[in-house]
Amino acid sequence: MEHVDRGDQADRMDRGDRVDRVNRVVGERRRRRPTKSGTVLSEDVIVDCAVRLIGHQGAEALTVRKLGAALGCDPTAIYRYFRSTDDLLLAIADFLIGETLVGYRPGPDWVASLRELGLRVRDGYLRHPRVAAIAAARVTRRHNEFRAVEMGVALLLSAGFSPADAVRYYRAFIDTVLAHAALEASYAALAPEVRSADDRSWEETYNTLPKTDYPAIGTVRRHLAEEMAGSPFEDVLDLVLESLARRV
Amino acid sequence: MEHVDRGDQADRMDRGDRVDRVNRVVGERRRRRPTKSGTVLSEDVIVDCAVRLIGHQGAEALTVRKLGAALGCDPTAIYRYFRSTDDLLLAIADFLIGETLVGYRPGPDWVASLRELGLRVRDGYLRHPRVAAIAAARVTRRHNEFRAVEMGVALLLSAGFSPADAVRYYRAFIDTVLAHAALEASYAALAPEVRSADDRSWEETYNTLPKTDYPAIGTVRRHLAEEMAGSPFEDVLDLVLESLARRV
DNA sequence: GAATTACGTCAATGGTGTTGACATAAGATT
DNA sequence: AATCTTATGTCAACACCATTGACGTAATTC
Repeated sequence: MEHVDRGDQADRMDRGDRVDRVNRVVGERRRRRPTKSGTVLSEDVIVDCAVRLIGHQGAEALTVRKLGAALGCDPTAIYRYFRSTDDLLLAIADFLIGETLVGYRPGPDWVASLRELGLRVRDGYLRHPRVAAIAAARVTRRHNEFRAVEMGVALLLSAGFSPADAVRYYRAFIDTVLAHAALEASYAALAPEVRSADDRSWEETYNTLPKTDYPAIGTVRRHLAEEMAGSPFEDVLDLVLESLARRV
Repeated sequence: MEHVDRGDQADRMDRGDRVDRVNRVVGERRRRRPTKSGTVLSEDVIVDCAVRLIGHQGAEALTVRKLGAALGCDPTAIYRYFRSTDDLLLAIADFLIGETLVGYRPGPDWVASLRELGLRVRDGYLRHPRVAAIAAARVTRRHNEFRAVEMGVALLLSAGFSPADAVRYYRAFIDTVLAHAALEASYAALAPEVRSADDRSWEETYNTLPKTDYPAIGTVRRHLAEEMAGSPFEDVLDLVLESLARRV
């Protein structure tokens, strides 16, 4: 499961004005002194390695020491590229956004376009559930996030919303997508045996609840396992978009 | 970085038959040897103190050392009552869930009732964001959640939905509430300086983006800070409930 | 070829959760 | 009342963690 090509690669080529953590222009070549073990560091290499590390070992494996070991460099070398681990986390989150946007182009139908954007973000998050669990709530202030905001707001403006409403409803939309994606991701990130135990408990525990104490649950009992097993994501997406379409 | 393993909460029990980490019934009196500073420890005392500590000093204050200092005991004394800090967090989460539903009674208006349920869950989570950020990740399928499911499904049934739809839309509703609450909570659980930096970014970073590259962002620029700063929770709640009311 | 400096390395600081040994007082047993 | 058990508070220690500052050294520049 390698994601060799980064989602933002195409975008990063065409601009010479990207600025790194110390406001130095990155367009110029950096001194790439090889580490003791021979690897050559860069922001991309570090982010890629971090994503793979998290995907393989879990979110708690994202420490400068372990990352340094995985990179084959001294842990503190990472601080030459990222101010702090939080800064690194934002870069990882932006990487994730970039990956979900690869190949996405909004169409003329703004509802359908937003719907696809939502589904894409969710798919991207589920592809890296453990990364998503820790990155979903952050504002990355990075290029790929700018792109996503730009596209979303443009769609709502094209729908006819006022600038104020376009921002407001973009926020409502994107937070809903991110929140559900994060919830699903954190669930997917659980250990398999825990997850299946949770699934079974919906069938088992809820089916054994006394009907006298829980009459409503008793009434819908037959549908619980079926409806609770899947994901409500698409339902929610449609519910929100449906209301938005009526409010325009 | 936080360790987020342990899916087993089988040891969390309801009041009567609560069992501690060495499977001893708590109902009987324990040896309550006073600490050096005179305070007498118990699970409840520790949980109460931890909740107050989080509320007063912020999210990062919940460390065994600080909690020990607040309790007036050696930090490691806490391990006599809780296997780990994660175990302690689950105990706090249990306390929190109970708190959320206290005094809630569904009324005749099912939309208004669901709305209040949603707001209550969110308020409860935001009151203790760090706990919520962890608790919402793993859905706790226990007594208080049964109560919430029963009330929610009953409301949707009373609205006229079929049993299958009542379950389906309850899931969509409650997941939306939980997901947004968790998102807000994990954001609120960030370090204060990180959070305010995220907030400022909407004014600062996004306002300086070139209008040629980001025309839509340029158009809505004046509204960004205002609309992105607050929470979209109530908007989303209303959007979802609005669609539900139309589908009944 | 010399000068500059970016960046990889190392050592050190002060935080964290957690464990095991130990002492002692609370409660049980007599 | 005396004795025994053992629960539990304390202490020291361990293994981590993020982050900082000093220091060479090699890569780029001039």
